[in-house]
Amino acid sequence: MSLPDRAPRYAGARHSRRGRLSTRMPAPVECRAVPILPHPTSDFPLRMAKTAVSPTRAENYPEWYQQVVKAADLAENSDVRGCMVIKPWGYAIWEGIQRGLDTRFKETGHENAYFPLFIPMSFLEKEAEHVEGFAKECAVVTHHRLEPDGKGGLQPAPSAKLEEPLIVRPTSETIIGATFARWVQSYRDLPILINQWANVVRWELRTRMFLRTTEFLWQEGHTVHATSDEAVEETRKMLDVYAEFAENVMAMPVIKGEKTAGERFPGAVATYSIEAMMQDRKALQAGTSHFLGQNFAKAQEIKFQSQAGELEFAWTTSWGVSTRLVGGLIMSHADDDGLVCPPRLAPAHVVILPIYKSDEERATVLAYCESLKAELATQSYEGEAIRVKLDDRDIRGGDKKWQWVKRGVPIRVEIGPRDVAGGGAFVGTRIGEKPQGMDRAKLVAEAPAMLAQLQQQMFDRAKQARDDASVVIDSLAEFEAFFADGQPGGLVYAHFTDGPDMEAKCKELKVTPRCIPLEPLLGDDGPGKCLFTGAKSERRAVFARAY
RNA sequence: CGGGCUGUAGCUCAGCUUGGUAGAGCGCUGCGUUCGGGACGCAGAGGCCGGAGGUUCAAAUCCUCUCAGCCCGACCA
Repeated sequence: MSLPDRAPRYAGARHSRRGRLSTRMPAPVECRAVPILPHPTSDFPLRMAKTAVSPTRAENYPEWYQQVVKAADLAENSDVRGCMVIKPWGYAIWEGIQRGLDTRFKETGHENAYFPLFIPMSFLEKEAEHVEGFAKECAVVTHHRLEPDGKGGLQPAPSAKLEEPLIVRPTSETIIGATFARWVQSYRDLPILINQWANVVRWELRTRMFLRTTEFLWQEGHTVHATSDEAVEETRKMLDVYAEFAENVMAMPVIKGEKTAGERFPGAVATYSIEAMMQDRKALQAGTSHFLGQNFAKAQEIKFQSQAGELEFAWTTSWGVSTRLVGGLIMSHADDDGLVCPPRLAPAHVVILPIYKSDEERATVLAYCESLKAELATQSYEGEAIRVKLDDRDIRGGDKKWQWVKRGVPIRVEIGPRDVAGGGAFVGTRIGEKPQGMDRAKLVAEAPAMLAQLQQQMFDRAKQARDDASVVIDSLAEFEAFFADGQPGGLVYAHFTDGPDMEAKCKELKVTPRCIPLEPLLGDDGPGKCLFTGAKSERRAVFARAY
């Protein structure tokens, strides 16, 4: 209708950032220096700049993480215990991850399919280790109908009890394996290269947004091969796909490696993972790829007749990444002002924020913004049109700007009457230098390069932080000192023997062997002596506290 | 499942020890002043104080039971 409602409106002050936080924040003395990535945009140490997220990383890292999830509008807790609602901005990031990976899966010959959410309980029982690993955390469906309980509520109808309970998939090896058993008869049917995008449920006791929730979204690849070599190759190939994606798209440096026996997927012969280091120097397993050998094939009778006419068990693999990657993204890049999106994954590359006072100004500024938006969208970045968002919502300018900072949009462009008059734009990047005025044509021309530079900066920054926190250690005393309470921690490369001695010591120090790197990363990769037993050791493993 | 703790307005909480039918800040709505900015003033909407029972003339406040959630541990993408 009339325009008044388009004019900026104003609400009360917003000083209070207290609340429960304040009581949970550690007292100053306890604020031992948690080493955090340098934050190029902060004015520290001249004055304590006001941060958009509180507490800061240094003050209380776990709480900071939660606040970033909230501030960036990524997700919120739901009415269901342990389950989260992924909000549009968070889901858009997940969609970006899906898109990037899905393309790569297709390029490596995989096809998507979909398997049931429910798995007959008996299926899980077939592979002994698998049962062991998952039985404790399964949601079980026992009835198929509700009825009034006579007290105004509902109850599962006793008459509708299932003969065999169904479990909600914690992972789908069993049901997919059973299906594959039907699909595979001849060596000519192989390989089978399938992926599914799905939700899974693991009834974890403690949950954290994105990092560990009861229900989560993921992708699980399942393949069947005629030979062990081929299956191993597939396992490693998909690990490479994950690593390439993590580093190039998410700007998250990762270490590719094999898991020790204790960390292996239940039922796998070998598990490989990509491990990333978060800003609090804890490791995050960001993706896994399993060589399942013939374990599942035998349990589920995935057999084929070979070229020679012999009946053989097939070799299978499985591999997956989950919405946990979003958590990794946050903890790799976010700062005390909220999320920082790597451009290749950012739901919006550029956000345009119009600034005006009167309706008259609004008209001219908006027209200018619209044309700038269109012009920017003609530019391409990474083979696609630059994603531009024009935020014309009727809320306070400062508020609006900070919302986008907190959401981590790589480039912000503020357009006011002065810019319109001078053919310019006021441009700020999420990390890097202070915002500055810029010629409009220059902005359009340089936008792709700016995005590319931000992407690179983010990777370099994360890698630098990881490398700075990585050490080679050759004595148990040093190892213990490194992980002693109050120490900052990090990634330790050390010789080891997989076994009870190592596991006991790690447990004591709350450390885990993250993986045995496939490639020497700190140069020193020769044989040595196990820290825990003194035995001869061929390889080093990476040890760290982990999520 | 052990050990701590919390349930009061949309959010974060105060009030409870010393019972007398409900408060703050933010958010929200309206008007105004501001504004290249996370501003301010005024006015307003919004709660049967987790649930059930008990004590009492009177319960958010005391007692009992119950439900739910959080944190710390053991387990995990």
